[in-house]
Amino acid sequence: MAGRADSSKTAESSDKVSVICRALRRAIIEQALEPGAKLPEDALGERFGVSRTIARHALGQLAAEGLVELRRNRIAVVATPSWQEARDAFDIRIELERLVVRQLAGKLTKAQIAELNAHVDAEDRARDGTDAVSIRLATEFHILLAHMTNSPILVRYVSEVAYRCCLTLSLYSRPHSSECAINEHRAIIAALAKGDVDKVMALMHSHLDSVATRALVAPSPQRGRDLLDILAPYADEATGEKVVKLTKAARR
Amino acid sequence: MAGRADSSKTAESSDKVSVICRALRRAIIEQALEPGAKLPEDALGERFGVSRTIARHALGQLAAEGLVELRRNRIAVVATPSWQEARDAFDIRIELERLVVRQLAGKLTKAQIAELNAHVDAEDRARDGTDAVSIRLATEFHILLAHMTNSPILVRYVSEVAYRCCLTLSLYSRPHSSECAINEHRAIIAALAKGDVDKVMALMHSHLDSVATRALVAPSPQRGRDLLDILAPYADEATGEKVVKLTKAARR
DNA sequence: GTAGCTCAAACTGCATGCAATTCGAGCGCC
DNA sequence: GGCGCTCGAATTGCATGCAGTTTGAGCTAC
Repeated sequence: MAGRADSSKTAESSDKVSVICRALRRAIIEQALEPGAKLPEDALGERFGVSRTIARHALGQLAAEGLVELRRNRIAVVATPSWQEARDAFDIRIELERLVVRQLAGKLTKAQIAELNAHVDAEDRARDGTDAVSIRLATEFHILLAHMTNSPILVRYVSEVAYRCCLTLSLYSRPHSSECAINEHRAIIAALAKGDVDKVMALMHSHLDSVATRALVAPSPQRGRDLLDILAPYADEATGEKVVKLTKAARR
Repeated sequence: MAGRADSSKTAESSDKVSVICRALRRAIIEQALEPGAKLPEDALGERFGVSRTIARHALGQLAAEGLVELRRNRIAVVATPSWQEARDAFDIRIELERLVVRQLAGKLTKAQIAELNAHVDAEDRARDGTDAVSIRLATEFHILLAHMTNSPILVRYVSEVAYRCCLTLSLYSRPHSSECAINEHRAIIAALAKGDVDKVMALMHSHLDSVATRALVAPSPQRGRDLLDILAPYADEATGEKVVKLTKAARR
């Protein structure tokens, strides 16, 4: 483990761009910006005190991470992953995080274990707060683990895919229940400290899998990608007043 | 498998930027641009008939993929992964590609199997050509597999990490031997067609692992990240004429 | 001949400006 | 009242320009 460089930032070019990226990333995963929210370059630039050029660059980076959708000549929007993409993201995440804990099991210092425990404590305290903050903290626990591998590539991929999953959670799982997740985090820390590779990998697997299935109970066409898809089943009953109202409300 | 969108391009915003990205990506993995090669924005812009703004944006994307290193106020250079980063990339790649074949085993259409075989045939024909082309084709085989999962996220990650590994190969393994790889590819196709999940996962694992170990035989300080490191052992013998010549030659 | 210094050229960081495209409010038609 | 159309405002795509930083070639001193 010794001898590994600590080059924390993988890309994140210049300061101004990365500041905007971080801010937007956080806003997105805390649901301050919902999926589908518009992100005009002008507005971003003005808000962060930079030119459009920089805001544009930041949007490009976030698009590369899958948090933002960029279509030519159109306003950038916060990504709205489909149900299938969400499931794929979780599948990938499971494999990546199993790799993380495999590398980490039995190799954590006491200081690192303390840091992990402190983080989970913070998660615990945040249970009273908003769901958004709980979700963010839970996600950051996983990213913290990834950091401890000292593998910049792994950190990047785990972060990215975790953020994507975060986005999904905010889309598909309305009543988020993070209580159980906290206990699962504690169990993972314990198994890591004990150095039981197989057990910690299994724990991580089931943890993530249960988060995924809690969220993605069913293909859930509600809240799906496209309004038209949502309304398709109603189309048969034609001109129902409710349907019309819905389109108007949603269009705004 | 049905019902999955075919949205091939994940980010790759506007045309001009993505054209440059693709060109550079290919140049890098074919070693036309060696690790460490300078990539000035002006020159790129001029070469591709666009402004610096666009070239810059493209470099940003490639940096996000890990193919390019971007340091503030400095000329962008083709990334030079450390040995440890290379090993990490392969570890991640193994997990991701095991996931690919797990999803694919027994689910490929005849047309897809034919496509895969055709690709391997192309690899076979390319054995006479340059190493660079062989490496590229071998890499593209894996990306082709990823595409068949119809999972854009998986495609993106596999592509990225495969390109990174390509870069590594060009750094650390001078005499590339791709002959065996071709047979391994054929074996994987066969196992996929047969639908033997466990076998194909094991095959993919050993295939990638052997590629990695063939390349990364030892931490190999030669050809490493920094000239100074390479020369350190020679420093003791002081003022040897040879050493001086080396520095001059490399500096150009 | 070597080491250190200086300064101009090269390059990046960023903002601004213009053309092309999209968006959406308002208007006429059914 | 609802639907489609049209045109101005909003927005993106991209190039260019200016300021600050790095680079390295040439010069000087030893």
